[in-house]
Amino acid sequence: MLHIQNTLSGKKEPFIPIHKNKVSMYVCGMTVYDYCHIGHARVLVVFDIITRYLRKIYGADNVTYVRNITDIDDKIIARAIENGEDINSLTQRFIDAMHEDADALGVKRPDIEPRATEHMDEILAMIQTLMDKGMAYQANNGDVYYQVSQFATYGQLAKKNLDELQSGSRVEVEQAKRDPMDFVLWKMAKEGEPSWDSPWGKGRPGWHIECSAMSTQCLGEHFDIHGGGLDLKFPHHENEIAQSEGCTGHKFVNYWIHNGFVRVDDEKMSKSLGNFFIIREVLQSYAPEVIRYFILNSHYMSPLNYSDENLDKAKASLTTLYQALLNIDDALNDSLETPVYEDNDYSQRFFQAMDDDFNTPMAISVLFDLSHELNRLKNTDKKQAKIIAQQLKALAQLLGLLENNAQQFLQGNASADGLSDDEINTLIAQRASAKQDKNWSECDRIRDVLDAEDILLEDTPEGTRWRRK
RNA sequence: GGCUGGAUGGCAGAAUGGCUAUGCAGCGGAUUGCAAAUCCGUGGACCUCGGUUCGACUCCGGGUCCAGCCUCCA
Repeated sequence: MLHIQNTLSGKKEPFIPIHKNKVSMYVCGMTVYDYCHIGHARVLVVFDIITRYLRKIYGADNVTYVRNITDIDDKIIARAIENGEDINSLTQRFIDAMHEDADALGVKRPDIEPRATEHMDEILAMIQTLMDKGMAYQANNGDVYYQVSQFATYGQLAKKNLDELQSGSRVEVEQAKRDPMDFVLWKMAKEGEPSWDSPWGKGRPGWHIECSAMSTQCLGEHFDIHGGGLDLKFPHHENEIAQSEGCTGHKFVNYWIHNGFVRVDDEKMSKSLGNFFIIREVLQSYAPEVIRYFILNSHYMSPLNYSDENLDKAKASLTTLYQALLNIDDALNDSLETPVYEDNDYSQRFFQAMDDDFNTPMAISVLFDLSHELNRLKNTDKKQAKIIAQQLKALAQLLGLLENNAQQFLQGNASADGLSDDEINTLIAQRASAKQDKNWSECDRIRDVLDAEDILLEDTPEGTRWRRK
């Protein structure tokens, strides 16, 4: 049975959906004013495999995955002004870029991808409800604030109480607020800013309310899982709870899942620190699957240290797995439409690992065990080897790994200044004839030439094969 | 200051009250013209101090150090 570490309770709990065999999950997505970095890649990949696994358990059609897009906020406005660019063209540009990055990483699209600007009605209705209930007020600067003191359990997610928060607060307090912790629901538009009509004047939504409104709109007032990066736990998710439960008077979300940070030199990768690596830049040097493996080789809650060294290791590990699938996986691709997992020790251990709060490092270790088994069988029992290869691919597929053709992954793509596949094959052919003549020095010379181009040769009984380092 | 979480072998990274994680790198052997790949084998760890226990890396308590949150951030 699947267990999930629930941020709300701080405990690992058995996962029981609200509606039998139906799962609803909302994940906070991107604010689209810049390219996605590796931290974003982690959220994308982590919740991708969570969704894949939930679909495996509950059936593909019984999981609804919603990931929103924040397409209106202060930073977007600031960036648009900076670029001298229309807001809509800016956000659309980065939405497209995000989709490209996610697709490259093998992240499947969510079922619903709501945008804040397309849900103004729901946002306004929610603020109105909070006003009617006396949980929100319009301050004399025109902004509408949520009155945190009206929500008794505020701080339940972040495990904080109001006194601690106030005493430690370093933020400059907006004078108009009744209480420093109150947060904005509706922000008055300044001259020239994009705005929407509201009962309180022209303005735009605060950051937190959009997620309450969109999740409720897409999944209802009470749903199963809400996820996002750890940095959203407070205040964003805390505020979502306050807004949603303040409105409905009942439970909002049962399970909160937060993935850990990506670090650089033991420091959190973040936009404000400027120490972030853009996905598309990393993709210049590493195959997307290498990034995916790198992310999944740690538990989603652990800190993940970004470095070339660690990406190189991820690549080496992945190479080992693909090496096992060489010359065997071509015949398998058709059958992956309806994966067969085989009921044996391997799949049991794999599923046990995944059931234990999505323990992907342990699940991956099973893939290596399978690859060793496969290598042994390849020479002794071709039929059984095929079954194991099939299983390896089927299980890996749940992690979005080993979905490429082995030879294609290992040979990679020719770099602009590197040798083409044809040139490589020509040299290998020359070497083959030298080999027939037992001209070993010529053989070694050609191999060295290729090695200098980062092409690695492997002589096998079936002939010479090659891969790019 | 308050609150979270963490400290595992050369590196990355899991589990577990007594039994091999796994990967990368290393070493020995098989294989190979030599390599590579693969297979077989192998060395190497549990921050510190106490406590509980027949037995603790694993549970409890103190300490040290690290990261994060309390402010926009996935």
